[in-house]
Amino acid sequence: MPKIVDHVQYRKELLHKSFDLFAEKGYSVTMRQIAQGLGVSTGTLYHYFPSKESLFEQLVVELYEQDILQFGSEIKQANTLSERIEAGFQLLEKHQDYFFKQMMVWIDFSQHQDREGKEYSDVLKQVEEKVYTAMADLLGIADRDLLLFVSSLVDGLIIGQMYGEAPSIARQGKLLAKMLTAYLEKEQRTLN
Amino acid sequence: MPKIVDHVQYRKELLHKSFDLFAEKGYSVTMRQIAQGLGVSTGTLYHYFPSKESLFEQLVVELYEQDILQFGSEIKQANTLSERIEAGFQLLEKHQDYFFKQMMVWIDFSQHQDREGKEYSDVLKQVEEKVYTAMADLLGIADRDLLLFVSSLVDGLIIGQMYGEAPSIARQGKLLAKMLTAYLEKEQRTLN
Amino acid sequence: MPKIVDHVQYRKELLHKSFDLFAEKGYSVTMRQIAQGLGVSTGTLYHYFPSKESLFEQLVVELYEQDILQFGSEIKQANTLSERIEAGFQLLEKHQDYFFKQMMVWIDFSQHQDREGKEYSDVLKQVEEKVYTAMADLLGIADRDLLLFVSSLVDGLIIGQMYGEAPSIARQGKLLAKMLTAYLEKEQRTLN
Amino acid sequence: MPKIVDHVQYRKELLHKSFDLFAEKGYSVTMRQIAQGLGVSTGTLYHYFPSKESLFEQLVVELYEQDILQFGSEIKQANTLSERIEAGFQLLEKHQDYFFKQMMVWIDFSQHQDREGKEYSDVLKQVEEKVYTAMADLLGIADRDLLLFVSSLVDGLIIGQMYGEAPSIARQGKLLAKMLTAYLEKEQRTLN
DNA sequence: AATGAATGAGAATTCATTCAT
DNA sequence: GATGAATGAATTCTCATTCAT
Repeated sequence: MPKIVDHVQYRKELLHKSFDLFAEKGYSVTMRQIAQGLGVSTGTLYHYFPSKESLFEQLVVELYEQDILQFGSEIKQANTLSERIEAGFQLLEKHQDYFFKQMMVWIDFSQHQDREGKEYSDVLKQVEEKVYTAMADLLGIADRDLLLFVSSLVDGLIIGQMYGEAPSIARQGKLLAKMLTAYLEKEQRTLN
Repeated sequence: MPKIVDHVQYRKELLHKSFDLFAEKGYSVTMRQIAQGLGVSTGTLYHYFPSKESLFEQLVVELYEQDILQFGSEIKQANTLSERIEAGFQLLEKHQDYFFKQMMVWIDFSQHQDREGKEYSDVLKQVEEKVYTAMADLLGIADRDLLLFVSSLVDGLIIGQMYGEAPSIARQGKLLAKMLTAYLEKEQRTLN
Repeated sequence: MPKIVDHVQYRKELLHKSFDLFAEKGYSVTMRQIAQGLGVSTGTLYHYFPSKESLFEQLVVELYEQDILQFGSEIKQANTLSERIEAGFQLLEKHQDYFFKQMMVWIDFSQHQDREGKEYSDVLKQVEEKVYTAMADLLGIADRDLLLFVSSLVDGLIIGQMYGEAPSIARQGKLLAKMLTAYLEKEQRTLN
Repeated sequence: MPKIVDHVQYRKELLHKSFDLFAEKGYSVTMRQIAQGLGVSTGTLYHYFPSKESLFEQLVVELYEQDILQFGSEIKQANTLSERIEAGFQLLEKHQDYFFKQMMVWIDFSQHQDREGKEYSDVLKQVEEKVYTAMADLLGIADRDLLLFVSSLVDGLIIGQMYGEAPSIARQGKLLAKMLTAYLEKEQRTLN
């Protein structure tokens, strides 16, 4: 009788465990280091993932799907746009380390794909689309430009941690909320 | 007398030529590839740069110093804050490929340093400070939060190119200009 | 189950096989040459030894431990000090090539460590202490100065092979035996 | 008019200056390091010495010729064999660092030659012969074996510095003097 | 005479992947 | 299913020597 193992389940477990390793070392962690970190042999790693690339890709997908869920449950409690934005940015600040790592992993992956001459991964495109849709939905912003504005600001703030001092993300959220309010009010007046 | 070569000048030349290589392959270009790309031997490369790290660092410095000058000459012609922001974002859009590459190079370097356990490079800190000061100066924005807001948005938009479709940076500039105007007007009213 | 290999055993085997290579070329044999000489790949070599330095160090330890055993079994048969010294020097002469190589390996290693700014290796210190203790024990000499005298002479004779003509080590042993005898007799008389 | 330079003289000067560099790093100092240390260019170095090997060889010759002179002037003042030996060993101890370096340089060179498959250098043989003759002359020892005995002991004591603690060379000299005296007296008695 | 830029072969070491067990 | 030994090409960096100036 073979060991009873839920292949799919075990794969996910390995994936989650490997996040920190990738976050810490980027795409350049060696398969040996990952194997060691997971407490399995390299052989086993290759048994579950056909290649390092595949492992990395699956990891990215996992991460973002999980995030969308987290943000959803956190933001939905707020009612006005301002409140939602502030709530979102607070969450962002709370886990800024994590989001930073995650973004770096994403960038690492994109760059790596790019360098291999590979097309921008379909899998990534889907993840990205989901994130975008979720944002629109959660913040209740339909305007594409506005959405891009907010998400760019978020990306920029996350990236900002790279430069020495960590910026106050929550304060930036409040600033954004005020600006948006002022902007939308003015637009409203103009239309009338 | 030795072969006549302006060491400093030639070094800069090599630096500029190597940008595309780093942009394309990231920090993982090999010294051999760089040497080949520059049409010199690896030995020569090491004659001018003590290590790959040093070469990379010097490259980053060069790039940003050059950029600050470019932005300076472009923006100073505009008068109002709105015009300046729009001018800046137009320049950003015009060379978005270049800025994207540049940011990726910066990120690559930071991550690499980080993984080596090295402190965030002093040289980089200086460059960063210069960029920040230049921004404050050119846009005439003194408020630290507002400055961070703008620069984060810019970073986010640049990074945004990573996701498939290139966003319209210029349009985002206009949006920012409007939002800022609305925000500042409202703040003004509030104070009175 | 993995390939069945006794890691420890195989490591020792590789070690012994590599002696001639180090003896012949000194610390400057390349890892490639060693790998080739051992009939394994460089990768495998690094699988067993984390670095060239480590390989070298382990080799030195192996060598001297082996030697102490050899000398022990050879000398213990003799009874008087004179006989023991002569027996020891005969063994020395018999394998003078080997001992020369070995000393060169030791010197090479020490110098190499020194140049790297490393402390005189603890491992080496231990080996050295063992050798010294073994000598004192085998020859039955307790006086530290006398022991140093004999061991220095031995070192000098071994080194002497470097200069063209190989000296007659056995004859020097006899000379030492005579001198020691004369010296000890005289000391004895003086004390009375 | 060319610079007036005594080629031979300048060569010697360079040679002496380069000793410390070789002593510190062994044969593996790079020609660049030497050039830098001497305050000349690599080109100039090659102008005076056809190769690294030649430079090294000439250095060894210089060193030993100088030493012979030093020992000569120091020892000649003593009259009896015992006194001469003690004087010699005192000098040895006084400059033990220097003699250690010097021996290491010699060994390095010999090994290097050996590995290149080159014959034991004629130049070295001559130096060696000179040293030997000088020793015989200074100590007034004609017996070849006895001479070898003393010189081996010296070599061994010098090498001994490699092992951690520096031995008391002077004390060993006294011991040697006593042993020699006892031995020679006994021989004398035997002959009568 | 003197310079130092240029070379390129070769060094130690790493790493994704395979495969016999 | 699981293991980890084995691979070898590729990486960064070094260095004696040459040669145009």
